[in-house]
Amino acid sequence: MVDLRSVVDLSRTYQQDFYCRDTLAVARELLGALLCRQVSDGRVLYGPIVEVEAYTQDDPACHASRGLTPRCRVMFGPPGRAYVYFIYGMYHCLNVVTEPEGTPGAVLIRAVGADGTNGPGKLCREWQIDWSHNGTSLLTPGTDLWICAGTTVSGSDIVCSPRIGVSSATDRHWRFYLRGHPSVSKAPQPPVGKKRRRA
DNA sequence: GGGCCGATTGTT
DNA sequence: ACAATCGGCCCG
Repeated sequence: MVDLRSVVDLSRTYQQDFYCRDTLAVARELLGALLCRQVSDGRVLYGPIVEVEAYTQDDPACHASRGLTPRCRVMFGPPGRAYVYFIYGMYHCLNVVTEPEGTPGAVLIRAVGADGTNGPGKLCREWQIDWSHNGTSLLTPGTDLWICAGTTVSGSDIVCSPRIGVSSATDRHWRFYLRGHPSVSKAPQPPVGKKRRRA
């Protein structure tokens, strides 16, 4: 039996000051951090975060861009909590809340370096993350869900791109991922062989 | 109350 | 290219 403490340094669980910052900075620094989840039977699942996306108040793609609604309420609350939403009638997605209370912001966790955890919908399905986690704190190690500092990631290993499935603000390259990691989503292929209209 | 759309995924 | 599947949000 592996002692979890030999793999995950619980004392390095990120606290509110880590999340209470610029969303883009938090997004980049979450790469390599260990997402940890204790499921209902007591098993602890964990893995390094390898793909994230940032969403901020002034961003048209952000749920909070048109003000506070029941769904996005926790994005306006204290940093360091989970923001979970339901999408396409079948998937939950996990975000971490950033920025000072009153300023909405979040980082979508798109993939973790563990089996079956590529893609935000599959991650939540595999790790049993759902509505019950919306608004819960990420600051207490050994509870439901928490995040520990992991291995330091070099800036040259981080790739930026437009966000997946977002049709607006495509000039904001706010998706960050670890170069070459197998769990990272494959970006949708641009149309090929399409005839270009001649002038 | 109606209707449309979506921070996805897997199949055709 | 599209279906599955349903909550959120805007409009009236």
